[in-house]
Amino acid sequence: MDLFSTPAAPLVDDEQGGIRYLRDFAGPGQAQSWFEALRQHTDWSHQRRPMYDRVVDVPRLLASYQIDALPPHLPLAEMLGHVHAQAPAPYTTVGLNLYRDGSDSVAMHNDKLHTLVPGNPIALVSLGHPRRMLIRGKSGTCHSIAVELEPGSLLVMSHVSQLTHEHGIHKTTRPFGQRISVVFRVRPPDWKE
DNA sequence: GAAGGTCAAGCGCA
DNA sequence: CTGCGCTTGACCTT
Repeated sequence: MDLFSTPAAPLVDDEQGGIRYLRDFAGPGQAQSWFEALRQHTDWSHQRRPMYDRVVDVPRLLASYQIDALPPHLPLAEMLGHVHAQAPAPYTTVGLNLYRDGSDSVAMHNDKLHTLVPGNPIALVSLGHPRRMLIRGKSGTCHSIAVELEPGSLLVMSHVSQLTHEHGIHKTTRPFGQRISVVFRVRPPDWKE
């Protein structure tokens, strides 16, 4: 897969817009200032999971907010405005992930459909150090698509693409700086975080 | 309520 | 050196 293909061409196509990568969603200065603000002022939380006979840290830091209760000291409302211009939807929550270095990751997965309102996209803004995301179809030929998620880029994934494809960010032993992803979603009315 | 999927780290092997 | 596939278990979804 060509990593530098035209941003306008969907990586995956379907009747809801597929998966689109917009590299120049925000300028470098904008992306840098968002990154700094979020990294320093977000109330990051740490989760732990059982693994064999011990409990291990989930390999990334997490935070989430309701759109109607965004902390004023974070640039999330401004970011939401930009997202609305590119991928309009009645977003209700924003989730943040901080990948501290190359050993932070997410396993291949798809977003849980029952936590999303059908027909609405998921909008993922990347900040900080670029990381490579792998996208893989769940049926038939399992060829993977690699996307370099650059700072200031926006990845828009349709609702149905969560049915047909899974995505993840692999660990690497090579040195990597910090990356933050900011994910806007449309949750059902009764959604509890 | 039972069954099946998720998702984490480390090891062995190619 | 690098990347993969396999493993267990608590919790979640079907």
